[in-house]
Parts: sequence; C-alpha cells; structure tokens
Amino acid sequence: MKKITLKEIAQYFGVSISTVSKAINDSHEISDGLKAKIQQFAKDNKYRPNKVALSLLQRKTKTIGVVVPNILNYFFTQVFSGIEKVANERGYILLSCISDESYEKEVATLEFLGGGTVDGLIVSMAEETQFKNKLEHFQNILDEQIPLVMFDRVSDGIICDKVVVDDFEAGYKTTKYFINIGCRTVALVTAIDHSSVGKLRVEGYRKALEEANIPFDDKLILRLGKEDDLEVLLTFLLNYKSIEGIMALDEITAVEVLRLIKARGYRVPEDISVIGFTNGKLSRYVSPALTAVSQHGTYIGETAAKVLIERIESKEYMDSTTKVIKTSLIVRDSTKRV
Amino acid sequence: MKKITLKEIAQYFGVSISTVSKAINDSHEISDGLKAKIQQFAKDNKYRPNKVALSLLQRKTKTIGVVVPNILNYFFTQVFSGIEKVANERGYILLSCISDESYEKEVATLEFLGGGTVDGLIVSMAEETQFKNKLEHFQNILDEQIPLVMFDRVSDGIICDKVVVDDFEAGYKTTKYFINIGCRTVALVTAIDHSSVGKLRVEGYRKALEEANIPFDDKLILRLGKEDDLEVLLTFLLNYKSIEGIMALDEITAVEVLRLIKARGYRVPEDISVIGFTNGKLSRYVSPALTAVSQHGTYIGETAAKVLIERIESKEYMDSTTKVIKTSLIVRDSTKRV
DNA sequence: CTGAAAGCGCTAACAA
DNA sequence: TTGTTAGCGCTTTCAG
Repeated sequence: MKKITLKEIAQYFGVSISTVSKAINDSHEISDGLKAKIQQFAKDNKYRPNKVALSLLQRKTKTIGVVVPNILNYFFTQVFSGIEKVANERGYILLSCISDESYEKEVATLEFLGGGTVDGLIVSMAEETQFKNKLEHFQNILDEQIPLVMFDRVSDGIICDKVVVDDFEAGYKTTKYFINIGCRTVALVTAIDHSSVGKLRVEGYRKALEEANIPFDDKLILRLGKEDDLEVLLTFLLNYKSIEGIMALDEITAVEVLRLIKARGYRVPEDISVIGFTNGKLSRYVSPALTAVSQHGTYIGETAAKVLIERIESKEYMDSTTKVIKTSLIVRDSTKRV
Repeated sequence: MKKITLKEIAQYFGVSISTVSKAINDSHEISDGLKAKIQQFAKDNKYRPNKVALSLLQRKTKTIGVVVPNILNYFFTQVFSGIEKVANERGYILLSCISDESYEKEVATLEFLGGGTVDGLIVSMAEETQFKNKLEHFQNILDEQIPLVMFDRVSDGIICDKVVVDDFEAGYKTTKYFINIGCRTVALVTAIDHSSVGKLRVEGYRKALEEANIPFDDKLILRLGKEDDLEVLLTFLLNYKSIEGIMALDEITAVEVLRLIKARGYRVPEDISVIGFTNGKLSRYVSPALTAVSQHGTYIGETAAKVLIERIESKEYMDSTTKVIKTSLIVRDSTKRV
C-alpha cells in the first residue's frame, strides 16, 4: 500500500485535483455525496497530505531547530526536554543537532538549517565558538530573518532573544552561602573558564568575597583545561592553604572533588563543605548528597520555546528580550548547617 | 537582507530561472562569464537553495525521525547521541520526538512523521504501548513504505529491522556472576516488568538459577509499580529472607536500593552485593561504585542509524535483520570479589 | 550556450 | 457544485 496522492484519488474518481483537495478538507463547496465518497476512499487508502508540499506552499515548516553543544550533559538534556514539551503543545517538532562543542560543526549546522528547513532556532553556543568569539554564522541566520533564541551560553555580540541563567548572582549567592555557614577560605574549581557562564560565576564569587572583606586569591581558583589532572591540582590546593569550602562549576567536577577529598581523609562537610553547579541526578545520589545550584534546565527550555514561538507567530515587530532565570540552591548534606 | 530565490537572481540578470539554476550548480552548459557573475552575485547575496523545495522535488528529506520514550533517561540519551553521530556523518539530520511513555503520543507522533517528513524512522516503544500491545501505528508506517528500525523496546508483532540488547543473556550472565561470587539468594528488583526488556532479563535470571539448582522463588522478585514504595517492599524482602545479592533492572532503582540497604546497616558488598542495569554516570559515582551491566547505548544508536540509512539508500529488497548487541558487566565495588 | 516547459503535491482565487 | 489556473522554489529534459 504505497503512499497515495490527491492526483491519484482524482484520477480514480475522474474529478479534478482541487475537488479532491476541497472534499478532503471538508469544504462546503463540495456536494455531500461526492465528499463522503472521497473521504471514505481517502481513509481507506490512508491518505496523508504531504507535509513537504504544504511547507513549500505555506512557507513554514512548523519545525524548530535546536542546536546544543552536548546532549550527554544533563543540563542540556533537561533544556531539550523543556523545549520539546512546549514545542509539542504548540504543534511544532524539533530538528535537533549537536555541535559537539565544535565551532566548525556549529557553523555547518546553522548553514544547513538556514535553508528554509526551520521556522526558528534555539541555540546554545559551542565552547569553541565562545572561545574564538566568531559570530558571523549567527548574524547570517538573523539576516535571513530566521527567529533565533539563544540560551545559557550566549553572546553580547548577537542581538536576539535570550534566556540565561543569572550566573553572576548564582556565583555570588553560593559564595555568600559558604561565608554564612562559616567558610572563609573558599576555593573554586572550574572546567569552563572559557565560557561566559563560567566567567560570570567567578565574578559573582569575587563580589561576595569583597563584600565580606575576604581578600580574593587567584590561587584558590582551579582552572581545569582538557589535559589537566584534577587530582594533582587539588593536591596543590590543599597543601597551599587550609580550605573550608569548595565550589565546583559543573556537576561531574563537583562529584570528583567530593570523591578526591574524601579519599584524602577529609570529612564532608565537617572539614570541607562542597557545592556543585547543575542539580542533576548525580548530586542527589552521591554521598554525602551534594548541595547544588539548580539552574532549572527544563524551565529554561520551556521559556526559550515560548519566546521563540511567540516571535515566529507574531507579525508585528518586537524588541529582543532577555529572560533571566534565577537559580536556587538545593541544600543537601555536603555543606555545614548554619 | 531577505532570503533570495533563483527567480530574483534571474530577474536581476534578465535571464531565465533555469540558467541561474545551472550556473549556480556549476553546469558546463553555461558560459564562463555568465556563470562567474551569477555565482558571485549568489554568494554576495547569500543565496541558499530552499531545502523544502528540493525535498519535494527529490522526494527525500535527508531527515530521520527518532522517537524515544524519555530523553531524561541516560540510556536513551546515549542511544540518541549515537544515532546523531552516524546520521550526521552520512548527511542526515534528526527530527526528534519524545513519546513520554504514552501510547497516544506515540501514535500521534508516528502519524505526524508519516506524511513524507522523514526518510526513515528509529523508534523505541513507549511503555504503555508495550503494555497494551497495540501495534497498528507501526504497521501503518511500514505500509507507507517508510523504513523503520526499532531498538531496545521492540515487538515481535512488527516485522522490521531491529537492534536489541541481549537481555535474556544479560539477566543470565548477571545472575551467574552473583552465583560465582557466592551469592545464592539473589533478589531482583524491576520497575519495568511490563516491557519485553524486563521480562527477558527475568527469564535469564530464572535460567541461571535453574542451572545452578537454586529453586526459583517469586517472592524474591520485587515488581515496582508507579505507586509502590521501594522502601516498604525492600523491608518486606529483607525480613523475608537473608539476601546475599540484589540485581536492579534500572540504574535509579539500583542506586536507591544501594542507599536504602546501606541506611539499614547492611554493608555493601560484604553483606549484600548489588548490580544495576544501565551503566550511566550514576553508577560510577555513588559509593561504593556500582557494578553495572553496560548496554552500550551509543553503539546501539550507531548501529540503528547505520542499518536504517543502509535500508533507505539501497534500492534492492533486503530481508529484515535483527542485530543483537551483547552487554558487558562493568565490575566495580558493590560486588564481592571472586 | 540559453530558455521554455513540465512537474514534485498541494491550496486557493477565480471561472464556469 | 466542480474545474481551471497559478504558484510555492527548484531541477531537468528538450528545444532553440
């Protein structure tokens, strides 16, 4: 039972294509008798209008392109799931692409999605792109008038709708929390020092220290490159000074830090308190359970999708907006009680 | 700078559309002078052929539809990432849909993707679908001649390419491993008793016990429904008999079991050994680190994509194949040493 | 070397 | 009530 088209139905009944089209779309212009017959025939033969033809005709695809750096990262998975939920409710489906943190792949992907394939795009920048700060491919998308929403890893160089986490405030709040529970020597471990996100969190950390009159010490910041060994760096750190709190800018690093300091005999949280970013499954199940900063990934995704669809469907001009999502601190057992 | 079409370029140069088309596609039929001018103009104006028009013309979309029950499950994320990798290499992109374990949504999704939107489909069944065992929507896809590959949660009722884990063998091997390390009373906790996957693992478990002359005891199988409380059931179990090993059919359950029995004062692995299914991040980072059955999700995804693309691109008829992927046991610290 | 025409599958304005 | 025509953007014969 091959795919059937209007043309074939028309031939079968010896009527014109447009008659069939109208009949199937239940137009009042067609006599009830014919209509019924055609509809029945269509159903029996499982007629489905060709979506591609419709897209061409209506110049919209009801498709949203989503480009994320890495789907294996739980935060992005959550965002993705939020986007999917809202998109689905509003009748859109997702074309999903993974940039793999690569600039080249991101460029190629956007190039590809540019050609009328999607009605709009939701993107979080690849690490390499943020590092190189090459943004032409985004500008191209905008020039083609394709609505674009960026989330989490965004760039000031691009003027478009954005949904971001208040990373500065998150770094600030977290550091203050450490200070509140009595940790004055707070180290920070970051594997994302190239990204806007990472930098903002460090800024927040600085600000909180400053306000508490604790001198900022760059040696307390561990910047992990791809090749670096956390264990080695951490050893240096622990020998350098007596650390009371460690804040890690991603979940895996936080869990690793926890494991390593426990292995060295430190008690958590009695000796050292630990807070991680990204509140994923890992944080909940390690022991002691990790106090973590939740970025509300699903909500970010939902918001991004709403903003995008709004823009796609509105005819009037609207200024670009930036939605800032606040983080929350989920307190568990890796931090001292107040 | 709005999207430009062949027509507009043609108008600009006062030539025909087909000339422009040929020039842009670097046809030898066009004079070098004109060709150069048109190509330059196209580049300057960032001309991109409209993908939708091409799809309509060539009756293929270079798009693969992927339907998974739940992207927040790490196994599916891994499979997804494997599919994406291969698809990308071969020039396909993914339309991704989440069925949310719902039969209704799965039907709607397949219906939607049926209309010429994708060149092929990769699907893992929703739990509800497996439970109801309603398969008509899959048959419809097949009837429309759309290549379909099912993975992991598949059905015998559908004849198509499949990529599955050898779940029977996995249950068997795992149970044997328990027996080898000296655990004779092995309990099994399943939250997926409706699925083919879960049933096969239980079968394997049975077989291994039988071979070792250990009587099968259904009371040692904890079947968790949506409403059930693992803690309560586990308490019954531990009071019922002295348990030496627990095998949990998904990662979260495994980690929960671990937590609960530790909280009750059992030592792992000295008193009770634990093995979980799905080798995700969680297993690696809990303590003690969980011995786990790896299903090689990424590899499954890659295989599914290869099989599908093979089928899409081959003109000749090929019989349906079923690829069986073997699991591996990743031994960590939650099981006694041999 | 260039262009006219047909057609992918569909809808919609306009005739009949 | 039904049909004709045009067109969405593109490629591809086949004429000129």
